[in-house]
Amino acid sequence: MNIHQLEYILAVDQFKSFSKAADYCHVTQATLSAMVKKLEEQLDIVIFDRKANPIATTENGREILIQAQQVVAHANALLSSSKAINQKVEGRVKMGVIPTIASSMLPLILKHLVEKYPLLQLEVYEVTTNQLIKDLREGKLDVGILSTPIASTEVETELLYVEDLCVYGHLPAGSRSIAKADLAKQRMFLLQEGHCLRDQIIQLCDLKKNKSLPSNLSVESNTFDTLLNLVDEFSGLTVLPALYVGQMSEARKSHLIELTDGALTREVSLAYYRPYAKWNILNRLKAEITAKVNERLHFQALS
Amino acid sequence: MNIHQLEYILAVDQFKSFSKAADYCHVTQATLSAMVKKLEEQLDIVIFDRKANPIATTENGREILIQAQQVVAHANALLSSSKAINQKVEGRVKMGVIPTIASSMLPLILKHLVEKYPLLQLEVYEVTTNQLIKDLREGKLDVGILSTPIASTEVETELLYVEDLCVYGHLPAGSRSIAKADLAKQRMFLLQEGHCLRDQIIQLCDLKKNKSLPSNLSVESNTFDTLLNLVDEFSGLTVLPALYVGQMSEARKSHLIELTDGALTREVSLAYYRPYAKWNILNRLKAEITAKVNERLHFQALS
DNA sequence: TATTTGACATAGATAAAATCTATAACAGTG
DNA sequence: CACTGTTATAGATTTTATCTATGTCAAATA
Repeated sequence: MNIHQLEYILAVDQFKSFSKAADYCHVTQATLSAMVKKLEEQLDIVIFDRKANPIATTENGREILIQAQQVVAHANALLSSSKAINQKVEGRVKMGVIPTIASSMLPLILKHLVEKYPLLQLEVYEVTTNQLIKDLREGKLDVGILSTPIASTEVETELLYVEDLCVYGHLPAGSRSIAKADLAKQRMFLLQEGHCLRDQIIQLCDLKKNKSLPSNLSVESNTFDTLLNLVDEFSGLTVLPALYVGQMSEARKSHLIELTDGALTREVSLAYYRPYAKWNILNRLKAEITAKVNERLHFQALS
Repeated sequence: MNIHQLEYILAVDQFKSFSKAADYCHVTQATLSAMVKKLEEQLDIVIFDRKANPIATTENGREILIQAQQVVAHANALLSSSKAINQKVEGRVKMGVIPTIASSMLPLILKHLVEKYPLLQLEVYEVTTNQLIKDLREGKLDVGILSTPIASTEVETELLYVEDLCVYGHLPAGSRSIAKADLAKQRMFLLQEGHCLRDQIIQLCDLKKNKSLPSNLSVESNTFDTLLNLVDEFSGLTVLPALYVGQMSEARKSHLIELTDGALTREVSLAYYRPYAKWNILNRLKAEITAKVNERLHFQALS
């Protein structure tokens, strides 16, 4: 017994004709005939009196048809549900974002998201990359936004966008541009240990250790704001993600330094450990984020 | 989507394990795994979080499972119904019986049937063969009991039993036996036109026309009782079915005449035009009738 | 009463699917 | 780091559904 067979007998009962029922079900009359026969054999119940004109449903057949109605109705309900589920974006989603992305990216998307999906209960946590991966694995977070590549192979990632990294600060003799290779020679200020952007910049610029500072002063910061103040104060350099640069004051933007040989970039990606649990919602989020961010980055590139 | 797939996800949800669910469903783990995956793809909904330990049902999955429960429950209900239907013998059955069978066979079975199947509403009509076939075709009767073979090919028949035909009456010189070929030479009394037994005897005994009787007297009868009185009165012969003979008085039995060369027989069969509409009931009837009649015929043969 | 027609059944071929065995991949555990 | 238990995957096989073509049968028609 299968659902198709039940649909077939419902159609025969409705049209009082095998051939019309076959048309209705988009199969040949031969197929429908064989399937009805098979069902009758399996149930050991003759459902239709083929000699009656028009075809009649037997008494036993009627009882079977009532039940078949139920089965088919519920099967259709299931199918409808599945479609409805795929439409809706609702329920709790716990999202972790690393700080260097959170500060600039979240303002860009959050308002839009909560307005567009009022049933979506979005909970955002700012955590470091390592913590984020741990929380994903433990199920404390549904999704993370971080910078790739990452060491962990357990967590899957999907690229959201590639973001330029901009050099900010003060060069000797008021120069406004520099080659990548020369960055390591400058006094470079970085975020504290634990921020992956720090490690990326060290690798990208091949910085072994920071340029000499007054030895009684260890200068590291947790936020770009503080970092910029330090850079201005001590006349050094730092590297900022493009989205952060986009929201700086015009005064600060004037201290941006051009790279003479290409650009520094980082990848920003969605990360999940259980990619499927809230697959449809996460897919929407992904689409919304890339749309908003690319719109912004494109706008900045023009201005 | 099919019912098996729904059963599979219900089992996984229940056992929180693909392999245990597979055992439960009597399929291999590979099959169950593939089927669950296929269903998830068709619905575009991930039902299980396989990375959770033990396996967890996703939020969307839970909604699907609730519906699946319904579908499977109703499908099982349908299957149960079909079994129940096959057990029960109830409802109206309209049965036509030709007179030469009715008189002797019905008393044998009717009491037993109505007691054994109290929900069976058996309606019995005594009609001639031709009328019976007509009524079957028109749906006025569900089943008939008659003597085969019959000319009609539209009506299907199933042999119930073969009944001996016994010669009764008075031979010259008080002889107690006769050869078949000599029957035609005797004065033979028969039932009226329309009784198929009449035609069968005419054919079996090769009677062209009846032996001379007083020309101002046409002697035919509608019942064996009358016929026997005529036979006794006019000192002729007639032919009676074994079951009728079985219920005759001992006095009458003493006038039975032995055939020296084998026996005359007729077939008694069930006939239907719509063999399937009440198939299970008719099958029961068939079994009950053959059991009772053969029991009786066997008993008579011994005595 | 022969013929045509309309409808369901059947046969054989083909396509689709479910299932199996064997094995890989992978997470958790000692 | 190997071992164990669990799910996924690949490939072969069996089963099932479906199609086309044709048969059968009864009712309508000439």
